[in-house]
Amino acid sequence: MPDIHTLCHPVLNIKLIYHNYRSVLMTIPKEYNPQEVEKRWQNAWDMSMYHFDWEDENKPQYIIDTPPPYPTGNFHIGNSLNWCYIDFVARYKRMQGFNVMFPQGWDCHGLPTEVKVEEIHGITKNQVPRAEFRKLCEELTIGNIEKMRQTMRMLGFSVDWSNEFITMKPEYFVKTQHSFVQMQKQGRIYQADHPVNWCPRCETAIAFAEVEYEARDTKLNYLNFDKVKIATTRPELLAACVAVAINPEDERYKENIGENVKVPLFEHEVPVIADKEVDSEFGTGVVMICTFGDKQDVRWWIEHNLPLRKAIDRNGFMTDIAGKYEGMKSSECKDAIIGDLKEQGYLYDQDSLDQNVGMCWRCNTPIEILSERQWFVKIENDKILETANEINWIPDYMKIRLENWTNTMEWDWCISRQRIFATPIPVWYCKKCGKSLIAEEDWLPLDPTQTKPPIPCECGSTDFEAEEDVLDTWMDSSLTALHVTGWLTDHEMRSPAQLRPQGHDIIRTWAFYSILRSKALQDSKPWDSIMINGMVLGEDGHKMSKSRGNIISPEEVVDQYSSDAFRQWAAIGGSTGSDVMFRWKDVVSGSRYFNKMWSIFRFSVSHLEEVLPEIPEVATSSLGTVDRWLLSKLNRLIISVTENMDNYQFDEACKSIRGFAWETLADNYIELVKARLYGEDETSKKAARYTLHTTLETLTRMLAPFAPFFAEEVYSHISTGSVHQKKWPSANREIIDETAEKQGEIIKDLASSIRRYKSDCGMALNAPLKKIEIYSVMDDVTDLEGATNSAVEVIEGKPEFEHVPVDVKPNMGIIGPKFRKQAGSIISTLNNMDASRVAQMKESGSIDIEVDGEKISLEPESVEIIKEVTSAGRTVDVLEVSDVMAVILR
RNA sequence: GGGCCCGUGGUCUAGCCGGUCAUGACAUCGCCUUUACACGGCGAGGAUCCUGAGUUCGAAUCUCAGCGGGCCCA
Repeated sequence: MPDIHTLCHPVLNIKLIYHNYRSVLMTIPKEYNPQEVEKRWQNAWDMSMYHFDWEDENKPQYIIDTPPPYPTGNFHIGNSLNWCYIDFVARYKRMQGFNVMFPQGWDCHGLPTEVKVEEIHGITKNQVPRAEFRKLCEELTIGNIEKMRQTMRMLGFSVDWSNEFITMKPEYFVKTQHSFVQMQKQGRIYQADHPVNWCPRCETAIAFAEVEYEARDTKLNYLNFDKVKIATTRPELLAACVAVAINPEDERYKENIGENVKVPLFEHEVPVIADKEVDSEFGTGVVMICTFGDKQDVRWWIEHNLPLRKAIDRNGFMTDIAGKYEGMKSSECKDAIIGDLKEQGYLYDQDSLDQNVGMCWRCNTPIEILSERQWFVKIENDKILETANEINWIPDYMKIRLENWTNTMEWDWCISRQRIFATPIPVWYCKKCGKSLIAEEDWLPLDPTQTKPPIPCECGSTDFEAEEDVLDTWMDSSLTALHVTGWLTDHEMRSPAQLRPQGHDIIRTWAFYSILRSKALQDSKPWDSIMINGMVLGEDGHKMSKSRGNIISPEEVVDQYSSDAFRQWAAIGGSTGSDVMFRWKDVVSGSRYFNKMWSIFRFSVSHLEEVLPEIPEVATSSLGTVDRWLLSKLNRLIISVTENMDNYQFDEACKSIRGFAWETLADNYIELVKARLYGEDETSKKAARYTLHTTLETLTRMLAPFAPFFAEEVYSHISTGSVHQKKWPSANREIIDETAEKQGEIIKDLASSIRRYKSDCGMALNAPLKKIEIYSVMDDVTDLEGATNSAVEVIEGKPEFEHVPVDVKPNMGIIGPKFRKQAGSIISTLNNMDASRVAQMKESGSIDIEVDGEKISLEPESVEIIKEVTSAGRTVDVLEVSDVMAVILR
């Protein structure tokens, strides 16, 4: 690759042709052209500068456990917000001297891709061999990944592509299989018959995390059993009824406890049991327990050791125990049973009822709870909570979400899925004795449906049946923290990672499972910190969704404005963790800021051209007051922005950089020093140039994490090398100079009030005044003279004008705590007094007043006297800026 | 039904470990083409700080209740 800095250094080339500053103004375009600049740097950058160095032992590591998005082919605005945050951190940490890894992963496995493949090829997964179906999924995924990579490059993310991982590839899923085998050996993974959430459409078990709830209007059916009346929303499960329950406190049914009742239509007998969880107020106070209508049924089923009656099969059809309803869909069965119940007089009433129905997150089909033989991961709540406490949560309140979720976990994590495109479970079953054979780690990776085990079963048989179930995708993605820190590689293990960035919507899944797995496999926390980003809301204040039609793609924002402007929105749109609304006006103001900054840069370079890229140091002693004022404020800015970045407050950081550049630098400093820059005095000109260059260079470096393209473009004109390989500015506390700040502030305020004065008088802004008298101690008024285009005389002492006290402003900070209950009356007394009398007493050292018949002495600091100045008859105007008087002679 | 976050000029937002002029941006209005920028500069107007009660000398800020919005879940 050619050296981009010789290619892209217009200033050096220009110098050969032009010799005055105007040349720069003519060569550097007046308007910043992000479309051209961003494309140019995208092509020019050598991305290897972002690679993590596994060999480096000196620099502290900063490994980011980047979320692996699902390769839908569409890197949406929510991803983009998340990645902007990551990129701000990654670039900042690199500049701070960390060995940063910003890897990129892809969480490929799962149902959506299978569904898409079926749709594209017009097939169902069972119509083609497993291996072929998997191949089709892989092909679709690879194409989608490439589309998403394009968007990521466009947005300027400093991804370390040398550490990319793709979970469907054997080199990744082999780790999932290792983790399965290891945790199985530890006893943390087991196989059991247990009720699971089941999607009859997808024909697979799903985890609680994959269940979504939707409000539905259903009917509560009142039924006559032979001895009791019950109310149920699931009459189609009558065949699966295993008991009826009542509250032991319920007087109405006390005598029924322990009896058997007959289930209508099916005629089997079930016991009447007592359980205090039964709500006597609901329905008839008697509830039918089925296997399984809902989660509560499962709890009762376990607690009361009830039998299992499966009425619904894996496809959602009624089983043989449903008698004449066998083979019906559960919804058809419901209608049929209700009809029969009515006909035979069992159904005596119906109410409508709002009910939340569990749905499959993917296909929106109501889920069933079925008892099936599945693989489970044991959940150890205490360990997870303990580990969560070792992690720094940003913002801290997001930890509560994990705690709440963890504390409500009742079942273990069901990890087996009856699908194809996922990590195979490396297990076979002996056809002869039925024993299961778990793969040894050194056989991995493997797909048991494609390979036979290399050893026979303990019983001697070599006739095996493969486990066809596959693993939950979260089994892959919950390993990313281990993967990126070097688990099962030749590199030394570098866990924990430093940062996990992710959205708050997947705290209960990705964060939860990752902590569980890290703890189980490495006995450590996965990361030092977790940074939670909010969701992106549309301009209407609602979450972006297709149905609302409020979706904005990153591409359309970049097309209309720029990547850097888009990133400004991400930085400034809201504080880390809070949901942020997408707002075009944020993008617009971001893009205006680059124009302003560009103009600042263009102006500066026009004065710096002769000396760039090397700027000679200037001794502090030869700097003017205003120079020292600016540099002092610049160093304060460095301190606050650094602090903001360390606290992941990107909005604060970005806002203060913007504010400094726009107000302090452009509106104030540049306006004040123009006279020097255009003037003849070489010393003071040098000082202004030095200050200007230092400030511009520093601002550019601080802007680099936020606006990588813009910063690089500016930096290429004012220095050498890539700004992204420079150090983050460090503050020099010696430059922070309170005296210079105060004086500079006065000069700035005087200049602007004189500007306002001229404007009020209808004068041109550059019109000279006869003289400006400043009553204060001030050693350097060069810039004030320059900015006002008038002679300035500094006079010690007070002007011969009268200050007339007009108002008394009590200082509550002093009076309040000291006088407590009396404070109120003191204030009203002071306010009713003559201001000049109070002023007199303040001068004399003690303010003696009478409040409610009591004499009270106030310290002089207790009040502030508001004065007005009269010009005592002279034909002059007086301006006052924070205790400094300026007299203007026209 | 539970948890979390939030309710501040027309819109969005800062402040919210209490102190009497509530920050800024966008929008609105007025003035200004001064050799970086009119995608700019200077200035102006505009707020029951959701409602009610409480704590306090004093509340946007703390407490409680209510109303409203958002998100995550059952």
